[in-house]
Amino acid sequence: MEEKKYDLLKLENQLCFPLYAAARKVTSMYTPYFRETGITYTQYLVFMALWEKSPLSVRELCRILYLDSGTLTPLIKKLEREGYLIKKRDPDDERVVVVSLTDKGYSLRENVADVPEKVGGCMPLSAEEAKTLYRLLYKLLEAE
Amino acid sequence: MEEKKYDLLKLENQLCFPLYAAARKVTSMYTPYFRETGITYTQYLVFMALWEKSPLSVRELCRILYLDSGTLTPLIKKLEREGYLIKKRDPDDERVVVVSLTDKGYSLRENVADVPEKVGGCMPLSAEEAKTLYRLLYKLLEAE
DNA sequence: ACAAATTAAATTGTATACAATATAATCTTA
DNA sequence: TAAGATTATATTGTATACAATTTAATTTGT
Repeated sequence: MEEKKYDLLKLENQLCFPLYAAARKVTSMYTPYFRETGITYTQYLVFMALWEKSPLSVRELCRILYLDSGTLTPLIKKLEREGYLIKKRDPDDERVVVVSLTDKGYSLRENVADVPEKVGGCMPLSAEEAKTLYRLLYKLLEAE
Repeated sequence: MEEKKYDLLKLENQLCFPLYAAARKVTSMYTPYFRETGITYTQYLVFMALWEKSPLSVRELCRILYLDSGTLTPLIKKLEREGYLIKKRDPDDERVVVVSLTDKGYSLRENVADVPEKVGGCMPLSAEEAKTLYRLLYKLLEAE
């Protein structure tokens, strides 16, 4: 009986651990495909958000990617230095910084267009399982 | 037709993104409960592995937690400085470093024994859904 | 209108992650 | 058995993450 006192503290009984480990594993599956472009996974997320909706404020990027300004501010600064995007203050609200892709930023999309398919091909889940996983993750993510 | 060229590059069409974001969200749900003990989520994982199986070599810890020595070596060094564990070379193979919990390391378990239940209670998934998610994550994790 | 509250970014400090490399010990094999 | 390959950690360098705080701009309440 007393044996069960710490059962929930076993790695195998926790949901958070495979979630954390699987996320890192899948992220790392992208890395080799980014080699030639030189971008990272997090930068790739920022580009995906901007390819769809540039321009975006830093705040909107934070909300979309579930990241905070402490993470995105330096990342955006680096991408600006590298010429992928530009930052501008919103004239209507000087607190807001608006991020827009440059031509170089847009053209990067061509180089990674086939990456999702390549990585998806390595994913050891059926289409049905992937769909279920997707649904459960968003349920987790959008709660509260 | 041409519209679909970049469809897979949309955040909403990717499995990796909600995986990455949900993992960070769930991890952050633990943080408030670690406040009083001063440990972090990654340190908590190391403790969970050791509470179950101390002593463990660094290599075994890396394998169990899916982390590399670049992450664990400094983390273990810090926990040793703080008195939670000790490191010793294996006399039979001087390459191997064996990590053992101290009394202080073991006693920490009492302080966090109720954390999994508390966090689990905030999880917006049914028992059935959690089970499905768990299974799919391990399928991802253990592939190859 | 104007002080207080709120908001958007940026900054600071700490803690991961991991690729790549280095180092030392052990194993392999010709 | 001795050189070469392999293995276990450690180190270096770069890039996140995020809590907490700061700064500047805007909004709110009276």
